[in-house]
Amino acid sequence: MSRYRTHLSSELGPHLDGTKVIVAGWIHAKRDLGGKKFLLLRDKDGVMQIVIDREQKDLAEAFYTLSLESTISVVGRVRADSRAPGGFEVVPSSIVIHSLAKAPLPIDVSGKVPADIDTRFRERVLDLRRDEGRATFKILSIALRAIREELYNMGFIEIFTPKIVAAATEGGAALFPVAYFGREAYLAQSPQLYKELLAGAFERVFEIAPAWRAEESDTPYHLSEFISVDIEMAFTNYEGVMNVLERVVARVVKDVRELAGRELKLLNHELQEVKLPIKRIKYSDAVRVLAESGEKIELGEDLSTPHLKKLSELIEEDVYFIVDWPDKARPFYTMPKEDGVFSESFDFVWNYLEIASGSTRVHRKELLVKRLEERGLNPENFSFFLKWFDYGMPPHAGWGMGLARLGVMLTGAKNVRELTAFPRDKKRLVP
RNA sequence: GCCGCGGUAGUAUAGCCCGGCCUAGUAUGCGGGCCUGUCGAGCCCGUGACCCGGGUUCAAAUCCCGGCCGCGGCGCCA
Repeated sequence: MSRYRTHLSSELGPHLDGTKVIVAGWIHAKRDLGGKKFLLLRDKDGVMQIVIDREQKDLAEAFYTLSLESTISVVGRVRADSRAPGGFEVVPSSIVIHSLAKAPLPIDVSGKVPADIDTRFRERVLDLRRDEGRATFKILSIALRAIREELYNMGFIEIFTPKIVAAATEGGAALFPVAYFGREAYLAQSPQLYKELLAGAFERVFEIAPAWRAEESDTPYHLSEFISVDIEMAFTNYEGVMNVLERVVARVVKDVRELAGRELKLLNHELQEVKLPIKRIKYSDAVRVLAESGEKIELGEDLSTPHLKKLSELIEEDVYFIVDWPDKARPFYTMPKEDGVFSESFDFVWNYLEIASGSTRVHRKELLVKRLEERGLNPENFSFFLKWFDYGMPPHAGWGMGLARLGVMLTGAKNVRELTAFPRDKKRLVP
């Protein structure tokens, strides 16, 4: 056929009564009442009803042939009818079958029968056709667009850093090795060092790209491959980039609330408006508040998930920054405070989930070398990075944000995998 | 990696504690039938399952041991 469709379901309505249309999609449901047969045809925007009368022998035959999730195009006319969902239906003159789906389906797409998360990811493409899947990824896409627009508005440009790297950028997290023409190479765990170098050329840069970590982490909030939203900004400090972050987050939430009300309702998620400025709580105050509430915690310790859960209850905030982390707990490129104990750093937290973290970066070479050595790292391995600090590196700061984690905040999902089409973790390499 | 819970038709579940009445129930899907307005359509008939191995017992889906797999919590992870 020369044309698969003339209209999407969202473009149809009773007002098009009598109009000849071609619609296309998946068989969402079939209802056979004998004399009347109803096909529910689903496309990216919704579901529309096709009515077949007993007298239409060819169409009735097609009706019986079609299995759930088969793809078809329907040539027909719109008919306004108050009995039909949405007040209209399509009366077909012909049905073209593009692809017949095998039956029974491995999972129920229509949403009547639930499936375990493991089953759902095994059958991910069918799973994504469900209302929840389409709603989730629509929201995530709105978020991505909002992030980009807001950053562009603030004068950032979008850049790309290499994903095959020679050395661990920061020590710590484990890396996936790559066979690289006989040399030792790895998948990048973070764009950190390269985005700093690019801020040294363009001042304001951002990147939205995958990063890889070969960690043992087995939680609903960790993946081996994840999308990281990173910015780096020259001539500012961590306060400056926190302001950028909260503006981005507020804009994302605003857009999602405005453009995806239907999807939020479907996901049964109440996304609260983000009011600026977002609360900043010092790490040392957070520890003190927790200790006073009876939590076992000492200054210098990282905050665990249970700690963060407790903290958000205690301070009665859904979203907040924890600022001025102990310097020891932060990577070499983080700027220490003058006291030498704390650092110009922050985490952005939603409830108990760390969504982003950032800091002022060290822009003086001597200090970087010293900090590498203090952490037992060899500065020579970082010469590709350090070299440029001899040629006018501006003071700068930046942050990195887990896109799927932001998505958890936006959708209320219980697992970052829900925000990942084909998640990669310790157990999953396919699909 | 540790702790907890679990593994029953394509999918989701009941049954397990207290072994026999399980010829393993239900929903959905699938096959067939009835019905001219369904909208989670309805009604009737049919179809299809106890993770693997060992043990206890007259008898194991059910109890015990081992393994594999999954989920949750924690850990690890700037």
